[in-house]
Amino acid sequence: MGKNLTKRDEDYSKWYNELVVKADLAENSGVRGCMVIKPYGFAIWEKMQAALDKMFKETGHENAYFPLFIPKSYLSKEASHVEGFAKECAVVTHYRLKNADDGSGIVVDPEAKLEEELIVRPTSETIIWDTYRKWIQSYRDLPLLINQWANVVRWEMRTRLFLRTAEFLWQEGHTAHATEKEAVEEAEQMMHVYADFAENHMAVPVIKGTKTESERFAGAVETYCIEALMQDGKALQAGTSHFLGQNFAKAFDVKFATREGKQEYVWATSWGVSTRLMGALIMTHSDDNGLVLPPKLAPIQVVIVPIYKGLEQLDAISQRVNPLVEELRAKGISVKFDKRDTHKPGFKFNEYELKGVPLRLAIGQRDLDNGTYELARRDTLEKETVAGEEVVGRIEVLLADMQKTIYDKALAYREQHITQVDSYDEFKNVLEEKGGFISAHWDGTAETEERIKEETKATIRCIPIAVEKESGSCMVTGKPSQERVLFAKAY
RNA sequence: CGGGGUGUAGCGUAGCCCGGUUAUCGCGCCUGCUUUGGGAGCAGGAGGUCGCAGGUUCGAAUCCUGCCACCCCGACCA
Repeated sequence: MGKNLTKRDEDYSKWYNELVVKADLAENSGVRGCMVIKPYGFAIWEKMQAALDKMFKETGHENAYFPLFIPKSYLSKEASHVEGFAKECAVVTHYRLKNADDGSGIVVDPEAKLEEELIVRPTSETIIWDTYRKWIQSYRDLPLLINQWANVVRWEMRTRLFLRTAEFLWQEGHTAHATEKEAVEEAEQMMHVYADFAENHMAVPVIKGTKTESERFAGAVETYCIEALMQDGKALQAGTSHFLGQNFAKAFDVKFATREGKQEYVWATSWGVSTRLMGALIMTHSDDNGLVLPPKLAPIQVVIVPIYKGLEQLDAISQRVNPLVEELRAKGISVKFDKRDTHKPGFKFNEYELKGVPLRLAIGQRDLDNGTYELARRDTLEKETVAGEEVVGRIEVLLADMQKTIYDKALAYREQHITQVDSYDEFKNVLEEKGGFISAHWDGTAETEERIKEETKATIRCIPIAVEKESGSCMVTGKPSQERVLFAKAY
């Protein structure tokens, strides 16, 4: 039957789509731009959610839930915010259906037109800040540190499984602070939390930075972001954290009484990551045999495949395997013992590779005789024979090692794909031939940024935080520049 | 919304230009036997509004008109 997946160098886009579908993560729903996340895919999302939620709580945040519908008038209160989102909103105009007079079926009842249309939230700043006005009176009410897990809708022209769907799941944090300094620190902190999650749980190396003005979130004063590099050399924005200044406080009239008794507007942040992270996870680690999952996020960490003829042999294998399953579970390792007799072992091997299960333990008559197991790791596809008494320890070692190995591999790839250039010709050449991030000088103007985007399709992914400032001259205009910025083609 | 492409069984497809038996093939599915250490073999079987609606014709998957959906490239974007 051959390979499961097309070779990525032929068409990365097709490769990605097939991988998502065949690894049983998600599929197109048939509803415009929306996707069905299947149980296996959702199990990964749940693990991501749990780890993120824990990190949010450790940094003092609480969860709450706000409405799906936002009155149209709310959205227009912050000028740049409405400008950014107006073009991609789903709008509820009616609240009732009826049978058509001519019997042709169900139609929208024109009598049931809403006085004011409701917007299906593309993000929740407006409705949340309208609520915060009622919750905040005094400096004693601050800071207000709230997160919401929700779905949002953005009517994008073109959609793609996990990377850009019309409806997507995410979390959005919305905080209010008494001082500018505290709000900036919050926004920066959340960027670090996201980077920590990406690198230590997803094993996806990211670059922390700030966005240029034109790439900034609609309504933000500063946007912090984490940028990841995919295997085809394109960048993916994996998470953003915004310092919103007093823009929303002013738009929604959220003031508080200071210690001194003065009325002041509060300072705000918002930050979010979405199911797009699943896309980052898939495109960072996967190979042509399928998904490769970091052990920390794998719904199944170890799969045990028995190789047997007849029920008698299966019983003998089960007797050996059952205590092992218990022992591994007691250590918090998720194990699946796949006893199905409807599929052959070879089929199962391929199936679990496609699904990215980190470790596979095979046991047959040979192992029963020798007291061994065959242990195979997904990232390198290496197999080894392990003695029964050593297998638990070996599994623990390999799980930890795989988490590190796939991170190191992704990091090495990224480091090889950050190219420093000093001329525009070189820039275009590297972009075409090699891809990846390009570190270059830029004069700081939106005009030059726009020109580069039009001519090359590359955008400034971020102004990185962790690098030394270095003065130079813009590769396009030759004007002075204080620091290098990172360009790339992006998803 | 512009440019291009595709809609035939759960999935992938042949047939369409040049209308004519019962719509092709593979995967998958069901039954039986044999198999089981890397996607099993053989035999038999089930499964179809040919995207939708009109039109032309003795006759339409095939020709014409309209519509819809999806994919790719732009514009837009987490």
